[in-house]
Amino acid sequence: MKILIAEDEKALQSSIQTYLDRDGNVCEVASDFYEAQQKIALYDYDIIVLDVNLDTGSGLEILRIIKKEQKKVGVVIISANSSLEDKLEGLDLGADDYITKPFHLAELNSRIKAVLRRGKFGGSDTIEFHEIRVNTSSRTVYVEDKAITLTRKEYDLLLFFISNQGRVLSKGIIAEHLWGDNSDLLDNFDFIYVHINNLRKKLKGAGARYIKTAYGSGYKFIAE
Amino acid sequence: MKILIAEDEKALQSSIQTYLDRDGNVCEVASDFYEAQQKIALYDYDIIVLDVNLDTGSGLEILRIIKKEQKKVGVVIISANSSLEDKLEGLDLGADDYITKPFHLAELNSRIKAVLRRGKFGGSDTIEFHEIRVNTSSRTVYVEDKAITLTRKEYDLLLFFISNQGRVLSKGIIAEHLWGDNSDLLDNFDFIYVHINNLRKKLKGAGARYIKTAYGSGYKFIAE
DNA sequence: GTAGATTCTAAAGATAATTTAAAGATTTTA
DNA sequence: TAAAATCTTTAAATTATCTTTAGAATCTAC
Repeated sequence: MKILIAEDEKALQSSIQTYLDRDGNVCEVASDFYEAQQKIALYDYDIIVLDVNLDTGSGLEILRIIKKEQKKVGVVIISANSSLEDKLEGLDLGADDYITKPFHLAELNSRIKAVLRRGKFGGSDTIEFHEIRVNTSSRTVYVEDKAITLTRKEYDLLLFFISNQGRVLSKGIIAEHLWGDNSDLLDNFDFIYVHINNLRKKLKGAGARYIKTAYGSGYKFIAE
Repeated sequence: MKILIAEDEKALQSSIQTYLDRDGNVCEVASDFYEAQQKIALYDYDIIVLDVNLDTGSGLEILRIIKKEQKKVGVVIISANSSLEDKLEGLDLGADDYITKPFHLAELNSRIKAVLRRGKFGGSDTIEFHEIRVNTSSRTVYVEDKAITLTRKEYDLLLFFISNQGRVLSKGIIAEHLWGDNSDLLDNFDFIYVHINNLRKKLKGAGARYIKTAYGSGYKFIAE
């Protein structure tokens, strides 16, 4: 997921970024009002983590801009102030969730995930990528509206690809996400080739079209 | 990227090295305080992975040396101790991130990547040099907004050039960064000519414009 | 506990990248 | 200016990485 972190406190900014990056997101940061405004105008984000106490301008002002421009983006507000009015004002203006300093990064992360589930996929549990559609609650996958049957590894791999689209994923990173713990100990990741091959076959044309080989560095899931 | 692993536990040392190597980095190792100190004095690294519990001397001492000598290098500390004071002391002394044993290698790797991005290129995953644009997460390179395909060596070489722009880079230095340790065993660096040539061709006009030959001493990446 | 599905291993074949080699061009040195 | 050193360029040899298949090992559901 592509996330903008609008936060002026450098230490917090970088620890949020580190945490969210590690979770497979693509983060950018903005340290002040103008930078945030600019980046929002230029790029599309899935989520904006917005500190409403940005020093050079009100974070709430950014929220107004987003909503005025009809941007379809989830907004999670960070505030130092836990007063109820603040909270209501933020949510009223269209924020999707609200978190008060200090907080655990894991909590911020799970709220982001919840916002994404609720908002991005229209409250539904469907993820789409061109002709591929995934229903996350029933774990069914459709290619051009025809259901295909994926094994657990193939399904996990597909979701990992879709949620990291555009990024080159090394075999090590893939192994870490799909096999966890003991993947460190593995001395070869050759079996990933087999899963890639199987997933490509099951996705038919879409597999070849979207799962690109980055020779020597990994795989990339991308359209075109 | 060129990475020094200062870790005395042999098993961990070698698994870190294997993992980071496989991810396309060039790693060297130091097993004790003196070896680390020596290598840091002699070579330039992009990242030092530093175990603060090195047996023959405090790892934090090395951190002090690095900072005293103004070395521009990212430091990721490994510690067996997760106490807050330890962590703060490390970060206070100038470490860029901190990780507690035991950890997943992929996690260490993504922290290293985050440190590199934050430090060198201001947090963004896009590096620009005139009409050349590199997206480090998708590993794509654009020349005048048209994507070009680079092999791993060409990509590494380009990034090495961009991050050392203006400096004359000898073939020895280039070899050391792209081929690592055993590069000093090589008796000729002629293959670098080939990679330079290939990269220049793929960068089209920009290649000729920016990769300047410094006859007898190396190459320099610069826009006149 | 067994049958069937899934995952992993192994290996051959295909493809792509890297290095070697060598001929020709350019720059420096004497 | 001629010789020596260094660099450019191309093609071929070598090596690395990826694809694909088949079957063995493992897991799962009944």
